[in-house]
Amino acid sequence: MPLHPDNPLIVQGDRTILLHTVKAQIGPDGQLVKDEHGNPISHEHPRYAEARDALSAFAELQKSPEYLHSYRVSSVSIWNAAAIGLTGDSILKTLEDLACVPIPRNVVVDIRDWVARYGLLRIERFESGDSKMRFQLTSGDKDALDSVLGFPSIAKLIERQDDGRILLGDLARGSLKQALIKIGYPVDDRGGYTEGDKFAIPLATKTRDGKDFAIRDYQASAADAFHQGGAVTGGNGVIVLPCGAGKTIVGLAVMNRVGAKTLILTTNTVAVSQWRQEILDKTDLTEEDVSEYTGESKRVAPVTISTYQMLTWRKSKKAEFEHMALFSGHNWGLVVYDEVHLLPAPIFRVTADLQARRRLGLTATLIREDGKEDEVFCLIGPKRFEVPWKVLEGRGFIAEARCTEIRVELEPSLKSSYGAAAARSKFRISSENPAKTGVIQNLIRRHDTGRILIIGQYIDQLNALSRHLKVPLITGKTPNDVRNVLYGAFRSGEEPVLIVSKVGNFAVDLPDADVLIQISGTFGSRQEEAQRLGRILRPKSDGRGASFYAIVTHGTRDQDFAQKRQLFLAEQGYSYEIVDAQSLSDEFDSASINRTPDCSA
DNA sequence: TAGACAGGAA
DNA sequence: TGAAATCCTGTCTA
Repeated sequence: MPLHPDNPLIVQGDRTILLHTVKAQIGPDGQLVKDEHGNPISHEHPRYAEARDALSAFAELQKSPEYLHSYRVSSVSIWNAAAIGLTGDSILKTLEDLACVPIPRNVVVDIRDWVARYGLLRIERFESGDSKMRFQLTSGDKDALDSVLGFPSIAKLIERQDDGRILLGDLARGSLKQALIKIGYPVDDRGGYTEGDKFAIPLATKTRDGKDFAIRDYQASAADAFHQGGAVTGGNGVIVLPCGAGKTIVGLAVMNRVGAKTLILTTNTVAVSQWRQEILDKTDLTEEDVSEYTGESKRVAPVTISTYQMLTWRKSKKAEFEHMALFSGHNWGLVVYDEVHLLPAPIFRVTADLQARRRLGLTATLIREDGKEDEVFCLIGPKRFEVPWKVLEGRGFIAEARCTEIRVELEPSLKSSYGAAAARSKFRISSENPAKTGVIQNLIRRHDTGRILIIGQYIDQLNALSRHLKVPLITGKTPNDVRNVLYGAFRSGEEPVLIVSKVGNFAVDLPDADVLIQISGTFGSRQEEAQRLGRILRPKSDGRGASFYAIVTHGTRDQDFAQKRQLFLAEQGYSYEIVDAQSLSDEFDSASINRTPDCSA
């Protein structure tokens, strides 16, 4: 392959991919063009956006400093690509087309091998007299089959017949898939589904308050993608949509098509009642048809909504799970997993036994901080459909957002205690840096017409800020009625600024805002950052953009983790403008000088 | 019989 | 890496 020095990609032998975001400007003399300070002038690389979008289909972003982003391809990222039909050839062609140097041989081999592994082994239905052994493991590649059967973890789950068939029972189906993916073989499960009890779920054409209701094109495409392949290869998998893009509606569209009794699982009770409201609002089902199964009421209806915690509750560590019967004791035709990136481990275990039911996972990001993406992949299914955030932004379904990282120096009085602190407390000290307060005040002045949410992680820090700014604070301890009063005041504009703790990550009923100021976050949680940005992305009536500020302490652990948190959004095409606190406060000093003439002159 | 609250779990 | 929030159940009070 010839060299293409103008291309933005470098693929390295360790399976990382480097992407140039900018390109230096070269003058007619062949020299770098420099600005008045002698710094080379650069601008966004002309193929950066194209490369970023192409990579998102099969690689994961790892680091996104200013000029050079690094990605990595892994087995799971390649299998997800294979599941939506990308071939080894098409992936390699994309890389070759964008790379400036040849692709290392071993990476070419790895990618081809991984793609080839996908679907090499299959689970198929096997009708026989023996009702227990209803599936068989097959492969066109006998060597592959023999080699996996050499693993005791695999051998114990199957039964070899004299005629060479490899049979398995209902309950082994999920465990086998888990065991196989651990040794690098993602199975194509064509075992089909138990249909479940039929139950028609007609979509409404008007919502309860009389507005026209229609599914958006991308929501319909997502539902199509879920079903593609029919009863053999369709009917399970994950749909990835940004916050505010209408994941519930996709759920409704899928329920409508499956037309069977449905179990919906969510992360909290507010989400449970929100799902119920949406279903009643946008389908023709009655109150009787849709029930909540929570601590408050345990009614089971054709459409039942519950929480993960409900199912995984038990009296003590050693006791039985008491509510798992909700899962297995009813003839569900579809199970919907909301926020599938948060799925707790015990739910994986029961889901493994539930491979005969149709399964839909919904999420804004497939990233799990615990690295169990492979479990989601094999037990729920591959990623079937994804809409990038920037695409919805371009179409006006979510607001345009500007992200800014503001770096502030550690307060001088804390410098010595920071230096002396143990590694683990350094993060907290730098996160709680009191010097952040001044920056917040400046930001509130800059956005004096918008609704501003301040979100942080430490209650002490938030309390102090609340007293200092005389702004109300909502934490987990705030009773629900107080929360609602404050939400109401914020919506009406009576309280233009609200401080929230981690409740802001989950509270579904938190009002929309125009500006979000993040003063501390959970270590390096990428999905938390995404969730928080989602808070301000609801389109504004006047088409105005949203602003997201992350305030971090310069040169500390706080800054290290902030960088990690930004990864997911960087992958989605958001870039953080980095400014220092001083230039922000200069902006205000000069602004106030301009407004009030200097009297002494 | 509703509600408030404590305690355990992950 | 650690703090905070959540949920469920059981018990106590009015």
